[in-house]
Amino acid sequence: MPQPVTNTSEPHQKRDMILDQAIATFAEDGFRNADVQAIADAAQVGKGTVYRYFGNKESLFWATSMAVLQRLTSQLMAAIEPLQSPLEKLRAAAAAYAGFFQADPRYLEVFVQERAQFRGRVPEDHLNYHEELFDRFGEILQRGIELGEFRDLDVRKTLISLNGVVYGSVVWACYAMDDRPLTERTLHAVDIFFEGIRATPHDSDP
Amino acid sequence: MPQPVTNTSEPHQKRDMILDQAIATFAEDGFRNADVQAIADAAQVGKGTVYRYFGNKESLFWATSMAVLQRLTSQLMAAIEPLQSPLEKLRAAAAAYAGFFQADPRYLEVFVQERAQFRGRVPEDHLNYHEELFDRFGEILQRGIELGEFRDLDVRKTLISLNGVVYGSVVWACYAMDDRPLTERTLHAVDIFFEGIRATPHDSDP
Amino acid sequence: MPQPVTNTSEPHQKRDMILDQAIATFAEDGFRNADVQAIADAAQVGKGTVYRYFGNKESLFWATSMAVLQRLTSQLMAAIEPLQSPLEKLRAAAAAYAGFFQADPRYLEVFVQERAQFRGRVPEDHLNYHEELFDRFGEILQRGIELGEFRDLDVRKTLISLNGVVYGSVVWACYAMDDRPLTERTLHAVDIFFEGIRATPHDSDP
Amino acid sequence: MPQPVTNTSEPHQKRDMILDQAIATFAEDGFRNADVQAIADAAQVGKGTVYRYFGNKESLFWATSMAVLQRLTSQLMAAIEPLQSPLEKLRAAAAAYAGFFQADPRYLEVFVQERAQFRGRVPEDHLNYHEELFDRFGEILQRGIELGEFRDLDVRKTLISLNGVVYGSVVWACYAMDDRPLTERTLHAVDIFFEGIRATPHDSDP
DNA sequence: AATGAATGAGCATTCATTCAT
DNA sequence: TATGAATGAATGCTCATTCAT
Repeated sequence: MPQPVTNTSEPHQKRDMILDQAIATFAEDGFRNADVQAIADAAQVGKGTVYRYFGNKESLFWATSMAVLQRLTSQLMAAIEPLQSPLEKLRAAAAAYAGFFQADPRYLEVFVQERAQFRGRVPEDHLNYHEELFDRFGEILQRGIELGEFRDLDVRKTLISLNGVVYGSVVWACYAMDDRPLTERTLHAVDIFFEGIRATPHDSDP
Repeated sequence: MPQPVTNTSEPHQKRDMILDQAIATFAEDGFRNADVQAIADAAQVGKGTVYRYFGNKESLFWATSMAVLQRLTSQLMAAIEPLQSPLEKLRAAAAAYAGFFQADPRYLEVFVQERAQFRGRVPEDHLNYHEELFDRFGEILQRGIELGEFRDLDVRKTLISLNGVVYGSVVWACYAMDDRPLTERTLHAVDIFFEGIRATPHDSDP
Repeated sequence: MPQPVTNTSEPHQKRDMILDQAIATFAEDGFRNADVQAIADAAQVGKGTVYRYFGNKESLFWATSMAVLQRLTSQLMAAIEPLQSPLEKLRAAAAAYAGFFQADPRYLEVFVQERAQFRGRVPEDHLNYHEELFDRFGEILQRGIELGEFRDLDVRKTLISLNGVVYGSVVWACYAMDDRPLTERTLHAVDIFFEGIRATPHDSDP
Repeated sequence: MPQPVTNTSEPHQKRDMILDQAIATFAEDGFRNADVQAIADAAQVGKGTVYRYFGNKESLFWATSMAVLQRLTSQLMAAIEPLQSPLEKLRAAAAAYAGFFQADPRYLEVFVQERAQFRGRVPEDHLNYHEELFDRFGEILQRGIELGEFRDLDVRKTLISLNGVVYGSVVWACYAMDDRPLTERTLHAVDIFFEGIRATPHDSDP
């Protein structure tokens, strides 16, 4: 299920093996409980190799987190690319976001671990990556406003709220006493949210 | 039902001291990093006493988590009690939820730790407590529908979505590159959500 | 052979056990090679107990070193106490010094390890202890001068030199291609040194 | 016999680079703490090259130790060569010995490490080298006796004692609470020692 | 009941050595 | 010949839990 991030050929073979197993292990056991030896074993390399590549456990975790973020991003981009309507794009992104974590819940746990262990203390490059992603969706939302799909609202604030909806839906899912698939549940929330920011009321009957 | 943890009667004096310090320590260090000795020291009791009261670290954590949940609940109830309108009640609850964590972010970290360490594997009584709380708000939402404040929607699904909005807003706050207070940020999201489920469009001008 | 430092009764039972074994282990393997687990095993306590008593490996070493220093000091004091002549006292001290390390060469290795691992970076209390000891012998030497046993020389400089003679003789002994016992070898050097500082030439024949 | 290590011919270029850096690293960190990788890096060669040249860490250390010994020897020889009087030669040797270590204390640390790590277990060739050196000074001392500069004493025993004086003075220097330069301190001790073995009392006034 | 000393399994990290290229 | 990637044994230190007092 997990696919190597970017390696097209050999050079990153080992690094990616380790990263894949790190995702699995961190997700399964949590950052603090995860045993680097277990990751090394699963990746079929020596423990020293893990340290050679990543320096220490925390750096390994951040690399893991970034790998997940990149995989997520590429799914999101693939999902929105073919669509025209900003609203459709955002909705598809939300679905892809949920679908990504539904397909491999291990990814979600990595995100949760990041939040739990490091709160907001994220490395510089992660912050930049997030910001960039945010901007990308900000432009889409902006275009949606210009096209009259959305009301004239504060883009950044709205995006933050939207992000909260999706994030909350996905992260909280483990508690949900509800048997709908994650994607469906997330879309339910997102659709209501979109209804709240549409320019024209959804069902205006004569 | 939700009873304040910090009661004044003697019998639970020590238990409460421990719980208070456990909240602080678990919040500060995370479940796994937290040292039971540190909790005992902070609570000014012997380590053995902590074990006598709570059995083991995990049980202590669940007791901690429940204490937070109870405090949160009592705040929520106090916030909605004086209001009449179901919509106002729900909105006030959201504000109280955010306000609770804004006032003491340590509480939030306990929730985050619970999610991170135990995923959905929550003890029976916690589940019941959640479910009960959920029902309570379900009734409010139901009444809102009956009173015509909300469209005729699926109560449970909507509540799950609403919960996601609030939870996501609060948990994700540590990343938010945004200087609004948590309460404001949360209300922004919640208001949009409510807009999406209102019976009458908010500002329908002729 | 190694005798507990000062414990007259029970209270320091474990601490002394650990210290005794630490001497043996540090002497045998060197500071860096010594395994704290091995010390714990030899002392028949858990590894955690070693850390409980001494905090970390380096502190354990300094405690070990101090224990040796104290045992040495008590031997020296016992050796000089009954004598009157300052020269005799100093000579007896040198003999006791050599005898101490000859009787248990493990003590010597602890000293050597201290020198090798930490060069001059000795904890405050060790320095004070050394200084105090130095002063004590300084007084003896001073008295020897006053009594006319020694020439009128610089006490501190002479003491430093004498110390070098004894220290060098003992530490270097492991290389000595010579089968005399350490005490004899040391006294040989010391006697020449004393000859060099005597007020009256040793064998003045008519 | 003592050949300078740092020769200019190419063939041993790398070997010498490694040796130079090994001295620095072993002196700085001690044998056990020294990282072969660090030596390789400092010498600008691959780690494998260090092993190719020296086999293992211990052998590298012995080569290092021998290099220091050779440098020391050549300094000693240069110092005594121009002098005639055996006493002067021995005194000059002591001064050169101290001067050697004063000029580069790293050399001293290598000696100390050797003593600490390996006690007397020195490789055959080192022993021979020492013995040879010892014999050389033994001849000088013998000549001194014949020339009437020294009393008629046991050459070997005296040399062992003298060696102890110099060694002790130099090795113990790091503790000396005394601001004299090492050379001066050493000569102070040595002069007293010589006074103790002179044939004629130093200052016999009429 | 309350305590805290004792324990040892657990784990991050280092580094000497090997060996394929 | 030179290299440095890979390895895994070794080891300092932590901390949940127990239990004698």
